Amino acid sequence: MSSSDSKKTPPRITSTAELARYVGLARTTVSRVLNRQPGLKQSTIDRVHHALSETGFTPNAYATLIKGKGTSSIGICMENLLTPPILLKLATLQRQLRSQGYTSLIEVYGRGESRTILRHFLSMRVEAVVFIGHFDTAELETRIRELIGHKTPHLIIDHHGIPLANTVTLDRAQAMREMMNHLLALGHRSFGLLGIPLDHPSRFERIHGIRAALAAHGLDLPACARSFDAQCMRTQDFEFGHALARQFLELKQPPTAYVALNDEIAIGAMRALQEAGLAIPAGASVTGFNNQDICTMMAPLLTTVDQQIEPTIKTAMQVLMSQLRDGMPARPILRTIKPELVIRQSTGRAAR
Amino acid sequence: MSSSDSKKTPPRITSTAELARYVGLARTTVSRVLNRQPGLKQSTIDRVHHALSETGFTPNAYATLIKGKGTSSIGICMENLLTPPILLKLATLQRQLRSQGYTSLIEVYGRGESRTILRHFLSMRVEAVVFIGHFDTAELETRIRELIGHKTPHLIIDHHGIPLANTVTLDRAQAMREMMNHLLALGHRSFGLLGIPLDHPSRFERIHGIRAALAAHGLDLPACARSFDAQCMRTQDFEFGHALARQFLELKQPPTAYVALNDEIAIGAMRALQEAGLAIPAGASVTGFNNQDICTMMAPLLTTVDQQIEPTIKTAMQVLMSQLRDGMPARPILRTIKPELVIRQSTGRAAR
DNA sequence: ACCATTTCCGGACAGGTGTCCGCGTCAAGC
DNA sequence: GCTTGACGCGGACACCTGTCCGGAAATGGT
Repeated sequence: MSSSDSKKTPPRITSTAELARYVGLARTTVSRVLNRQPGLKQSTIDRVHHALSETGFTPNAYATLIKGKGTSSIGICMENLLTPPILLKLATLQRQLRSQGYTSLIEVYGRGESRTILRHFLSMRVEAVVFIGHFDTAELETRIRELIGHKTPHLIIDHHGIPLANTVTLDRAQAMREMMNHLLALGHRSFGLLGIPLDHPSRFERIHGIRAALAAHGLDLPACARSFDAQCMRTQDFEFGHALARQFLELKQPPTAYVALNDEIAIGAMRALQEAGLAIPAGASVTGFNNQDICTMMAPLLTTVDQQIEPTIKTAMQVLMSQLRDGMPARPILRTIKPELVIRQSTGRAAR
Repeated sequence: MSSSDSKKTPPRITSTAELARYVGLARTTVSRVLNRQPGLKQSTIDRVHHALSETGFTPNAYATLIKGKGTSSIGICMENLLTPPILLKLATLQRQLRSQGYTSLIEVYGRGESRTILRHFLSMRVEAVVFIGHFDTAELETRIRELIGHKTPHLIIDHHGIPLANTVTLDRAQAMREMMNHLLALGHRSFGLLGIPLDHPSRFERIHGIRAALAAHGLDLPACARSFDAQCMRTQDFEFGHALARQFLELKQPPTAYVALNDEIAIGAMRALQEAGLAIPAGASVTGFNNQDICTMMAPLLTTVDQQIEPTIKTAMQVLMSQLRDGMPARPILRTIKPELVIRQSTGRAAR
């Protein structure tokens, strides 16, 4: 009826050449329309756009991106997709990257798979690689070396302890120092650590902060703090915290304050204490970590540490963008984020 | 010293041609090594592999995938990355896809962005597109039509109500029926709906199940169930549930049972009720939805509905793989997953 | 030294897109 | 009818890899 000749289903177009044939133009002309080059009649432009929406054709991204330069994609390697804080980081980072015109390639780390994942990223010619979470240090360091060799920008969020890597991480030592100072000020002198082993390398920072705070009060870590965790069984944190607290309650002199690795463990412990007839915080204090939503769903509301995810991702973006703009920095960038202590109802004066 | 001439940093290799020049072989020979073709001396293979690990070169994936056939990638469009159940689905789906040799392209939906996202997927020549979550029905239906036009397989997980789309979804009506039967058997006759408006299209299924269960007992929905939600303010579900419950408590005859849209809302409501001096379940019953980990962190443990995520993703994979194998089905596939009622401690006999 | 076999070279093409450039074509103005 | 633009055509090259194939080279055996 109108300019289009028939209502038959439009043909399946798989290349600009076919599209050009379909609209009766040269392939180069179509290409010029798609790339918004000047010097084209408006009617021609409209003709191509019409055919474009009619057939739903999309230029093959692979052909464009062969050149390697300018894939505008960032590889993101995640420790897992299970805990709320790590996911919040992913979601906000992904959103901000997209607002800057970057596409995210997301891969989830499985033990020993980092090599495969990195190769995949590199074969996709990503412009930078971001690691979010905690990984095996040796393995991650190898990957970082490879990236540096490739002159591909990188960034690690959370994992700390690789000197040559660009890192944005929460100052966990500072967080524990503040938390311990808070508890010490309330009169606590004996502590139960939940999910924080005294000697595990991955918890080094936290222990360091705890030890520093105690030392400032003339106290000794092994003398007044105790940890039961032989290993980190992280399948179900809530059950884990519950079991650990019960273990502490069997002691003749249970601690008056419990410091947990994260909010779930703290909540599990809180429940175990309450089941044993202890009121919180009158009978015992409990602290969490992460400031997840559940903290405000508990009775009593949980005292915890806020990870400051917004500022974290904001500086992460800064570090990333500066690398993409100016190339790799002369020295590794290390940005530590200041945590924020959130005091609620689960901590109070030590009994007696 | 040995075969390698110096310890200088290896050059930056960006193509197989450069690599071939670097090791002193022909480009085709290198290509044959990379693709494991027969008829090559072992020493040559080793030479290439050595240079490969030395320079860290990775063949450009885009050049390989130009041909269009066999990108082995699946586009996944997520409603959001914030709620635990939806993330569990993503994580397990991604894992299973990878075990089948597929790469996932993950994009997060923002209002009105589905068109951009789909075009990106198509330009990347994905072999199928999966939507996970709840979207705008009209917008999603348009996307599905486009995909069908492209003869690209698709699958929707969760969102229900698009007849022409392949869908795997929980039978939410059945879930609500079972839940209501459970509460009715306990003697409850007046219900407060939390986050489940009576007339909102996105909650149609749930309301349908509730109405059916009531009708089977000779009861009328508007007479014995009430919902306060003018709109779904889903920024903070816990606060939302808390506020809703308080609103109900101002009634002269508050309901004896509360049915929440999800676990967070239920927990928020539970807290409001407890703060008002009501014991649960003696004073009022509360039910959640999703069976998240937090359900077992509460006192009392929350009665809820399990989404059966494992079976959901399993059938999703079946539907996906059958499409990838045999092409698009003649008629749209609809698979409903049977929910599982999880009765815990937050529901009990109606007072009086 | 000769021959057969293994192994490698290098030219060629395909795949889809972006871009450059010379050359037609067509319409408008003089 | 001429010139002058404006606009579209289509050939050419580039990007990188996979693959085929004829021929050259090296290897091994006699």
